[in-house]
Amino acid sequence: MIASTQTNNPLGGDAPPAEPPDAVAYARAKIKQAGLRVTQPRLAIVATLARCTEPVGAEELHRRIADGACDLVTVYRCMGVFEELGLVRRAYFKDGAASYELDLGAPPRYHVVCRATKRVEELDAAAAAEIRAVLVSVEDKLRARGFRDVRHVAEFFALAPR
Amino acid sequence: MIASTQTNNPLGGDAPPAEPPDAVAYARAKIKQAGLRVTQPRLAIVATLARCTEPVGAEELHRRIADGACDLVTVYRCMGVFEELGLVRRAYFKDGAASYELDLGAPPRYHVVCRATKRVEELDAAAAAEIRAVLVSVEDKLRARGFRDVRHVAEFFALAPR
DNA sequence: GTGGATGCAAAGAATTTGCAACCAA
DNA sequence: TTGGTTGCAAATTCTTTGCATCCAC
Repeated sequence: MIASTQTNNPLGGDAPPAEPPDAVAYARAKIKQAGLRVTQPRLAIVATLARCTEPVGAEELHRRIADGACDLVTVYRCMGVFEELGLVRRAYFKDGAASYELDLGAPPRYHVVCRATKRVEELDAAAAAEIRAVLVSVEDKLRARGFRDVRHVAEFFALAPR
Repeated sequence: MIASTQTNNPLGGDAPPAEPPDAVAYARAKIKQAGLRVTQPRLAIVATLARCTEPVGAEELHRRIADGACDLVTVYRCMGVFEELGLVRRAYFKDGAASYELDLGAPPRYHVVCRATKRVEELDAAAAAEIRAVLVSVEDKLRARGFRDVRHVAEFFALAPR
């Protein structure tokens, strides 16, 4: 499902290259299926989000969207809608500001956030797998107790080397 | 200092009455040891925090402190100082607002937050131990890579039963 | 006595809400 | 056509900052 043809790794500036059409198609389906409308701003947001390699804040996401294709308020509103659709995940590391990332069905990822530089680094697959295994088992226990729609977040904070 | 002979259970359903004098003593030591001043507001804040069974937001913490013993701004400032001292931990579940809890050296706890009611429930010891084991091992790997002062957070979100 | 700490007011940042115009179905 | 969406402005909420006063050491 997730882009499998990406070869670049921009970050920092937005040096954006090819754009995974899969994400947009997936989103379009989810939105329609929910009886909501597929609009230009929504597509632009999803496409932009699909090009981000790490969670981004509303403000930054808005900045990255091609020339004012939509208002910041719309970004906030869409994030709310998309989150309910299970199309994006919201996290709260980096100060108290929310960060969003597309949820294309793949298992959640985990990150280390540098408290000094605010830089975010994704954990390697091995560590992620270990973490996921345990957290998912706990989620299952909660579901067994009647909790529904269970999700989790796990993040690490530290002072990065150098 | 603050009442030490409590027997009632005011406030939104917290069970515990008596107040652990240890927390205040521990805090007093940490503050002094850092060359900072042990003030009345700081003691009141720590004592209040010690009576909370779950993380509380700044606003609520302020509300719980015995009759305006200190200003809300002071609560914020103290949380900042205490966090640096490693005396409190800050978390960001419940919307984007920060929640704080005392850090008396005991291992961190984990919670399930109901997205509907915002109610927070602590996970049982067994689950917590499992989670802790894995996350600590990942922390160790990060330390081995040069990361310093590594910490983690892990929380679950769901719709509580009933 | 003196510098760190506090209170009060005001500033800031992040996110939400009101409402008329707009466009996807 | 028509109700979901959007934009712009204004309002909220949470948190931080400025500054004169105050108190812990």
